[in-house]
Amino acid sequence: MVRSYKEGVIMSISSRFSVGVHILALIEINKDGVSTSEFLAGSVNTNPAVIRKIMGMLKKAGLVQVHPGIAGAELVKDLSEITLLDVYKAVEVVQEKELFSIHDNPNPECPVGRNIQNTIAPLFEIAQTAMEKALGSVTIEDVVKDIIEKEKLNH
Amino acid sequence: MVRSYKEGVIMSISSRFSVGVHILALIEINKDGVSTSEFLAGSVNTNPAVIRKIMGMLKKAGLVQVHPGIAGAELVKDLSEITLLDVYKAVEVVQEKELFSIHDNPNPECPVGRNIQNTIAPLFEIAQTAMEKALGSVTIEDVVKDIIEKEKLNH
DNA sequence: ATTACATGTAACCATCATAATTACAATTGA
DNA sequence: TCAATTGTAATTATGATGGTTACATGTAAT
Repeated sequence: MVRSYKEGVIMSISSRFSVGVHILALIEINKDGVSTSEFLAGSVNTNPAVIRKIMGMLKKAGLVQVHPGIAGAELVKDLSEITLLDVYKAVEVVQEKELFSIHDNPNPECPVGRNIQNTIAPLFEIAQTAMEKALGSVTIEDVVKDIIEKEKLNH
Repeated sequence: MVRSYKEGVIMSISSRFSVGVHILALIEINKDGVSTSEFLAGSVNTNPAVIRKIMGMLKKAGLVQVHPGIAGAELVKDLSEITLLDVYKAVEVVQEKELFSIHDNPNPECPVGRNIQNTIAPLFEIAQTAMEKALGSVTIEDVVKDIIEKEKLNH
């Protein structure tokens, strides 16, 4: 069978991350209402089970409070104390030191083969850390404020 | 049927990148010899066709010279003028502005849903750029020197 | 206690990126 | 012409992702 799919589509970091940010921002903006998984799913446009799974990760990371049987989720920390990095770590979209994969089993008989992994790993780690540092400098408060700002602009 | 696979293994950037760096470093270190796809494959420990494919990308990016029918590859630029970022771009492991994926079709009826993409995109872009900038500050020369250094240490 | 409704979680699936592999056409030099 | 090599397409196995269904568990209200 012929499998057709878009050319040049390349792996990127799971949308679980952007959904996590969406969820937190929405819980805040809907703080006077009840943020059930169904409500959140309606905004994200996905299945409530997907939301509950991500919510479980945010809960485990201490970012939200949710209770079995009780409708709704609440933020645990202050908005200004939750960075994008916190969410990124919470939803486990990238493993520690493993944003980049390095080919395994290079030839130990070759000077390059037997050193390439140890040479490259710290360089990749520096790059990954630079990215994560950038995520650490933005808070959910920034995100919420920007959303409110954009809402105002469209009257 | 039960499918068993390792828990918690998460997508990361294709090893085409690390293989590309490996190839360039090896062409340099083997500059007095002939770097055929088979030779390179032997060091990377993969199939020559995989090497030829990556080589095609490095060639397209103007980093190496290869000719059909003629054995061997050569570097086009000076070692110190090829950065990891050049290789990363050449092998197309991440698309422009798309290191992170953002969930699509959020609900336009919701204030968060209709703004989240535009709010998040530039933040993700800043993080991606920070990572790429770090890659831009390391050259293949640095990599080769480090490999030689490591070789000396193990006398 | 029963009922209604939520959350927590497991199982399963369709989609499709990755890298390996095979095969072969095209190109070159001897 | 022949042998070797590159270029490239087709095929495959593996497994990550996100959607979906199903249901057990937990809570509150009547």
